[in-house]
Amino acid sequence: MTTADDTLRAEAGAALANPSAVGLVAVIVAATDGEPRALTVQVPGQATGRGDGLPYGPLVPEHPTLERGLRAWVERQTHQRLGYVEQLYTFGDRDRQGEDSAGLHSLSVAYLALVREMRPAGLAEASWRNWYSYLPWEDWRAGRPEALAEIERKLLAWAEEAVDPKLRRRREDRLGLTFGLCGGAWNEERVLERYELLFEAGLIPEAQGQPGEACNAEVTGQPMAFDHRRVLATAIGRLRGKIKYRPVVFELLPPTFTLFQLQRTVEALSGTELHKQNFRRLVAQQGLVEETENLTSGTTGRPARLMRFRREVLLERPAPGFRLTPSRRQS
Amino acid sequence: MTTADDTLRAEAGAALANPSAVGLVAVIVAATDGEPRALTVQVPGQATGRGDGLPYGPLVPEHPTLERGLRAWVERQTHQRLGYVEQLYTFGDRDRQGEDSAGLHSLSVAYLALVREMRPAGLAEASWRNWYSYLPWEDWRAGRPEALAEIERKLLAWAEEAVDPKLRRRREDRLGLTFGLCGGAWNEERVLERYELLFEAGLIPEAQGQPGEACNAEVTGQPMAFDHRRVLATAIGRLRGKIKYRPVVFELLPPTFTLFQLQRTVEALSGTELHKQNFRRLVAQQGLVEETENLTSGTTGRPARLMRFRREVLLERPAPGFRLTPSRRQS
DNA sequence: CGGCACAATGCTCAATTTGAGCATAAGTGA
DNA sequence: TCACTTATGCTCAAATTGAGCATTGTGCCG
Repeated sequence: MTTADDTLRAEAGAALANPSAVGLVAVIVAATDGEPRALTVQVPGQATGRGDGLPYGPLVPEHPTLERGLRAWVERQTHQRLGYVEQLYTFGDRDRQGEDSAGLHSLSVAYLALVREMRPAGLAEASWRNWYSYLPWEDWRAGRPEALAEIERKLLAWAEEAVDPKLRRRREDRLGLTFGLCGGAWNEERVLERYELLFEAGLIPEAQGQPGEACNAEVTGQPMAFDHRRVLATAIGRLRGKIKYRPVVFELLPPTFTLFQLQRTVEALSGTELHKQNFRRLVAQQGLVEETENLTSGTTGRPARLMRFRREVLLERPAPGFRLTPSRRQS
Repeated sequence: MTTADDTLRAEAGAALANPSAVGLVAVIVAATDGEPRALTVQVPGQATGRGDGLPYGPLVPEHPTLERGLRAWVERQTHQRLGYVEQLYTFGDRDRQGEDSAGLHSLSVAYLALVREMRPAGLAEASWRNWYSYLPWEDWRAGRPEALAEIERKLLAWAEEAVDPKLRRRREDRLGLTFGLCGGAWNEERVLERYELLFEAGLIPEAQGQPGEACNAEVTGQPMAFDHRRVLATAIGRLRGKIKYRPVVFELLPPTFTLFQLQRTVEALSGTELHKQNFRRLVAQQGLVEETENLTSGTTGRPARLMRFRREVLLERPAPGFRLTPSRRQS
């Protein structure tokens, strides 16, 4: 038997002998007019990779850090400057990575970026898209999305399909857990799990090798190049979780804003509606914002006070954020 | 100007032309006798990489997914089977990655694993270590750790050191935010931020190029090979956050356990003490556990009821976990 | 100009959820 | 039997939630 010592020595060599192709992908999010948007580019090309995609590029040795590399790529590809950036996840499944580059492993390190204003997207090939056009079942702001009716039907059929009763049981459990079927509750953070489930059930056309399965974009959403929809789903889930305990929403808002704009933005991200009065009470008592002396004007209804994010809270409070208080509309 | 189309085509080639060396690292956690432990191996060798380290190995093309690759490596290197595994973070700073492999970028994809029982660690070179021996300032279970007194002194000195008043101000803010100095509060989740701050302040010997700085292991903790202490810090921070909203602690406990064991485990991970009665009330009303018909025996004090984790809650409740209720001991 | 529709804000109230402790029960070892 | 230790039950006041009602400014429309 080899010792750990030998093993480790051998490994150091193996790392250099087995290099991988590493890509950087960005989910760049903005929220204007109360709609959540992601910056997309047009991916030219072959089978799996075509149509809408996320900005991406390879990691090259010139980049001192992954994040710097990402910023460089995005700014060059979309002419969009990035502010807040956080690492999302590293994807590396061989069978999900689109192109199979001759035995080379190819990884994608995905990042989430939040930008304040949305510029008209430098290049014609880059444009802002409402993220719910890719994942329509995630938008519960106007009540239960219609798409869910058909999705449910197909998912239940998929569960039935399993002959092994244990497998069927497991599928049903997952349906309950992720889609709130079979007595479960809808949890807005489980975006990725829902996408993966649909993928496995063959309802996502990106799942190559799957039978065509009349995939209606109205119902199962617009496809994306490569595995980018999965990356998008990861980003949304992460962001929905994060706004609850970190004041990241403000990265999406202009320097001054009304409480209602703030609420609309939170709702856009979380895909739910909130109780207005309680929302403002929460924000107020958390001391996240302070009043300016200005009011809005020219809008219908009573003018609202303009507020400003209190950057100091980043220092004061340990982990300020929002706890969401859904209104009854939920189910 | 090139079009996005051209740019993307060029990039696809660049990815293959600029491969990277990818490594997998694991933070394998267990908690026995109310102490949090990580599995470490002895790293032989040169300057930056020697001494205690985390199990690691290169990603090779045979691995179908990153996670599978990791499992394979760990089982081969430490003879420890893994249960719960989650991806932590991908590290890729060129100047922090120890060995500079001839222009190749080298990344480490880090994973967090939780294991139930701790086997005596297959190989002599692998052993379980209390994770607070590497980060002593993180253990507040017996009140404010002594090490903090000296750390504070040095950190304040470091802040003073800045000539530019703006820089000094920024450093002080960070001290408040991470270490709770200058009027801030201690947040047990900011493990990584604290480590990084110490690193920048030159109190961590792994920061090569830094002046020796009498780094007393009693105070600033035992060093690790490469950047592994940073990986460990990341893992602890993530786990401390996660136990609050997901029932992952049970991955560390035997099939049946007492409420007090459960509490001790949570305390070990979070590094704080909890209020006993309230803790049990919380656990009870969340329905996370159910009674068995057995009691403990042979221990001092009144025997406790043995409990069992209710796996069903994974399906029922949207996101069950613990909200920690610290006892007054905190400051 | 008076009335309407529509937001913004202020405030109330009951139902829960926390945070802290006191009191009792049930073993072990001397 | 006593002293000690840990497990459990229960209480109580303070703080936080969840739902709504009421009032106040504004632009718009006859």
